[in-house]
Amino acid sequence: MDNDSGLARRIHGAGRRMTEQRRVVLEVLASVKSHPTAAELYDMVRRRLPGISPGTVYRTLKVLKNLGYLQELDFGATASRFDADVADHCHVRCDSCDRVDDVPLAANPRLEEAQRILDGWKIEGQRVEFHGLCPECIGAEQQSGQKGGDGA
Amino acid sequence: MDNDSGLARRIHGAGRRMTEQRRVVLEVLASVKSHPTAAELYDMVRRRLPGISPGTVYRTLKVLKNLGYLQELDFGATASRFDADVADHCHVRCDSCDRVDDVPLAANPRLEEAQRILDGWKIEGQRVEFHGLCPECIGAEQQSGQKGGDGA
DNA sequence: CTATGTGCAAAGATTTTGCCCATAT
DNA sequence: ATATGGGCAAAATCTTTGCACATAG
Repeated sequence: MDNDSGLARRIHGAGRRMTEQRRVVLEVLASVKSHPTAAELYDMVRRRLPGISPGTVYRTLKVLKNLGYLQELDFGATASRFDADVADHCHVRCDSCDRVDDVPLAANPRLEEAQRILDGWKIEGQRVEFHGLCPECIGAEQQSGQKGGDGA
Repeated sequence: MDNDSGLARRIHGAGRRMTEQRRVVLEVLASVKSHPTAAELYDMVRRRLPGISPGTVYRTLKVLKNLGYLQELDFGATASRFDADVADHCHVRCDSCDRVDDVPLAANPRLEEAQRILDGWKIEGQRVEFHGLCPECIGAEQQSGQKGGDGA
């Protein structure tokens, strides 16, 4: 295809190799409108690359995500977090240390707007999560001169 | 212990028992401003109830969440999902079948607003996720007469 | 040629579940 | 008394990692 010309260039530019596995993973992900999990993606990719391993898919997804070629929903969440405050508010997650804080800002329900678009759905709520670097991690980064490449 | 009067009543009203484990889990969660994972919560709760088991904490969290006493961040995410579309858009997740669709609606960056509030943080982005019931699950629910109690 | 990536398999981490006993109601 | 919940431990998932070999550049 031709939509990987830029991809190959940028992967190379980032000091990474453009392998068939990576190209196919991205092609397959881009070809579906569902939002597959890594396991689902592994099954899909395996049809084209029977020998690929799950570990490669996970590693590839991480690489492509860091390069900005895809986004991970539920970003950074290896485990669910809980909040006894059920009032309408947002959260911030630190990309580096994974800490989660409250944001005293209503989710500003655009529920009606979404409901109008999502014909046939019954929308019950929404969640808004910001992400970035927390004060502590900003300090730590500046002191140790890290550039924030791969996150935590 | 009088701050659980309403809790006990409502848990009872939902046909559920008010046990010490459940009360302590909620009290501990409500007493911290962090947003602990189930494992972290288990450690905290264990200081007060040395005999509690992880399974109980997980089950309790699910019950309390269904009763609306707490919210789960990264809700319903047992596995990460990926999206090759990195443009600014939102997602909807079905509470019942876990399917995730795109919502052609910009996240409407209130990033500046959040950045103003979150002094010291460096906000990089945000994520907006709606949730509810998808058309298929609404149909299935009506046909089988389910009341949507515990979700899928 | 050499740094990087892959396959494989084992290890980690998180969450769920079955079974039997305990207990709230 | 009895339905519901808890403890325990095994299992099911999901994800990461070390190592030896393969390969893109």
